[in-house]
Amino acid sequence: MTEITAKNVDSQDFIPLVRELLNAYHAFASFDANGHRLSGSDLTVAQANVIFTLGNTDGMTCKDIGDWTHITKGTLTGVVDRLENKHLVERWAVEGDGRKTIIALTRRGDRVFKKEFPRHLSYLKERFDQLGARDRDQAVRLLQKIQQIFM
Amino acid sequence: MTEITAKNVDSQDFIPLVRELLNAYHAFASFDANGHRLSGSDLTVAQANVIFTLGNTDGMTCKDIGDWTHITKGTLTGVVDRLENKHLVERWAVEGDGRKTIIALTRRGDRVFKKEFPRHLSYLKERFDQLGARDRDQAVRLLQKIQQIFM
DNA sequence: ATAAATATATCCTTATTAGAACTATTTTAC
DNA sequence: GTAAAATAGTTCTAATAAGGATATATTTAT
Repeated sequence: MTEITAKNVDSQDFIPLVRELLNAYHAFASFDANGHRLSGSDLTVAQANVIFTLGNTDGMTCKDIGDWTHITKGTLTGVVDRLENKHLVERWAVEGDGRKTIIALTRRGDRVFKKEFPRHLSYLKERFDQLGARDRDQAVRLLQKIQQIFM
Repeated sequence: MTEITAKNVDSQDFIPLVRELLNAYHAFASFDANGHRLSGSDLTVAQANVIFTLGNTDGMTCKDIGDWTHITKGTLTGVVDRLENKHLVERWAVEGDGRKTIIALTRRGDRVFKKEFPRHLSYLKERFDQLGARDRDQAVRLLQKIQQIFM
């Protein structure tokens, strides 16, 4: 069954897009992780992302951190645990809603943020500078479209 | 130091691109994983990717599987171990190069491939059909460019 | 007002995930 | 021709990662 016809071949034309999405993501993720690993910050990618997310805020709930960073709830508890052990974040109860917990940077966490965030940005910038503004904007638009089809 | 100037703000214009790349990837990855989870195939994403990679081949080395799937060697050993325990793949020595191992589908693995691969493709196709051919081709081109800047 | 449905976060289990050290083998340099 | 460098795969450790079950708290429906 399932004859190989021109129509069938055509119908699988999305496979190259899947491949390139995975290739681009992994290329970035690997470069991103290297930046953290070689920085001496002693932060994992997940930990750095949480620190960077909390920077310049008064704290966020686990839910909101998870939505922003794409870290699922089960994973986030552990990441926050380890950041708490390093005294980089604190947990606060939310008055008015006993279900929520606010995670916020400690003074020490803020110092790490203020040091690592600019450093990492300039580390990334060096590469993204190779991409023209037109391509960058087009890519943003298309990636948004791709995201949309899965919602 | 590091005054906030128009130039500085401009210099961080790649941040939206990073966000959309991560958003699009995670949207796809989550949808992809759901497809495997709900299929009853009892395959994890990593396991399915290895099965799909080995399908219609005479086997591949761990190195080549890893390069294609972006699974690092340390991880791949475990994934192949579990697929071997399920009798879906076999390990073969390579004559002529004692460093290499060939991983190949068993007959049972091939049956799983022939069932799950088309099913999963049509599962994905339903969503990718929402994307026009022009956008799809543009996205492929731009994602390739993004990959390039990290090489 | 109260039962049912939602929402939030932790805990648990299994499976990646990456990197580093290690072993074995092959290739390269000289 | 052999020492050094490179390659391939396994093992080890620590940290994600996702989903499901659980506990608590809040909101919704009636």
